Amino acid sequence: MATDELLHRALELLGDDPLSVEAIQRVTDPGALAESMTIAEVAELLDVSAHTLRYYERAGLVEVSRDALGHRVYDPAAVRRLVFLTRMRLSGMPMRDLQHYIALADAGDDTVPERLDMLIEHRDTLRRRIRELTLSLAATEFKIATYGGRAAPDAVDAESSE
Amino acid sequence: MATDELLHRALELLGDDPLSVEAIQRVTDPGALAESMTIAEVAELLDVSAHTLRYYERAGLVEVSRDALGHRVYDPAAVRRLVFLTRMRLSGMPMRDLQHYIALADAGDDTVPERLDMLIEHRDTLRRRIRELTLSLAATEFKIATYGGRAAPDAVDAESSE
DNA sequence: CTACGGGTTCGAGCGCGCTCGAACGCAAAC
DNA sequence: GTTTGCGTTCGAGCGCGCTCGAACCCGTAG
Repeated sequence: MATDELLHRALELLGDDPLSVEAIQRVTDPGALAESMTIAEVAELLDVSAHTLRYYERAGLVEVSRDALGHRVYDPAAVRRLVFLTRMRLSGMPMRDLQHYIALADAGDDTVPERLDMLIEHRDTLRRRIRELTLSLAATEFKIATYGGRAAPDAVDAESSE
Repeated sequence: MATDELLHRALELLGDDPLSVEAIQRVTDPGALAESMTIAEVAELLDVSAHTLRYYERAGLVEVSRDALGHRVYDPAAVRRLVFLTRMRLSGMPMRDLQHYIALADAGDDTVPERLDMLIEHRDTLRRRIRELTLSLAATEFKIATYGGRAAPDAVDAESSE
């Protein structure tokens, strides 16, 4: 099916980078979550600070219950949501949009089309951004080549001599 | 030579997107700059505000001379530098680093190795970032597929039902 | 008993990169 | 001669996403 193809394509693009493999596992292996987690555990898992997790909660992005001591208890649903949220943040989706998205998600299935629209827009944003960065990468490599290789002295002026 | 290969690769990746073609031209066709430009012209060319150009000047990133009226006159060297600077900014290099880089550039050829180091580090940062975004793109496409296609209802739980 | 480690709430502060407003200058158009 | 338009300087303000400090609570180890 199409989704397998997508993941396969992603894996192709990512190669064997261990960090990426770990990250892909977070996509493909969501069942491996502990029954419940402390804030420190979640922070470690997602590579964010406990401060940030509390901030996300304050921002209304996720609800977290407390134990008898008043300490946060992250259930698997909360953790999965935070996995999603941190990925979206990492890829540049603004807090505002995430707050909107989460409000929609909490409003029920009727909002699926609008959520889909948001995801599609984000997908397009990501594609544009990747193109931009790819272009900048090419320009940077070009500059490194003219600088380091000294292979094309007549091309050095391509962007002046900074 | 190697630099041609890099640009060729970039063009392959970019396809026929008009915006990208325009951008590539900014890399490959630096000779087409007017003798001197006003702040409004440069702002338009680089798609930034005049405010931002003045800000960059204040930040020490570029020196710009004035005409008899005190208005800024951007000569080709300044424009080329700003092309470079805006591309670096667009690709996420912090102002701090650009200030350092420019200080090195202004200090003469002895600083070429350090500038090269900075470019190489930036290149690596870009590669990592592109990988991250590619991963997020795959995850987003995956989610769109499970949402929109309804093709894999048993996979919907991959990231809960946000 | 006390110290320590990890949690809590609250509000304030920060670093970044602009972005804007106020007050002004000059020149060409009406 | 005044209005319009584009420019100038200066310093303040803003939006974003955290990040931090203070004061406090609790359970366990030494």
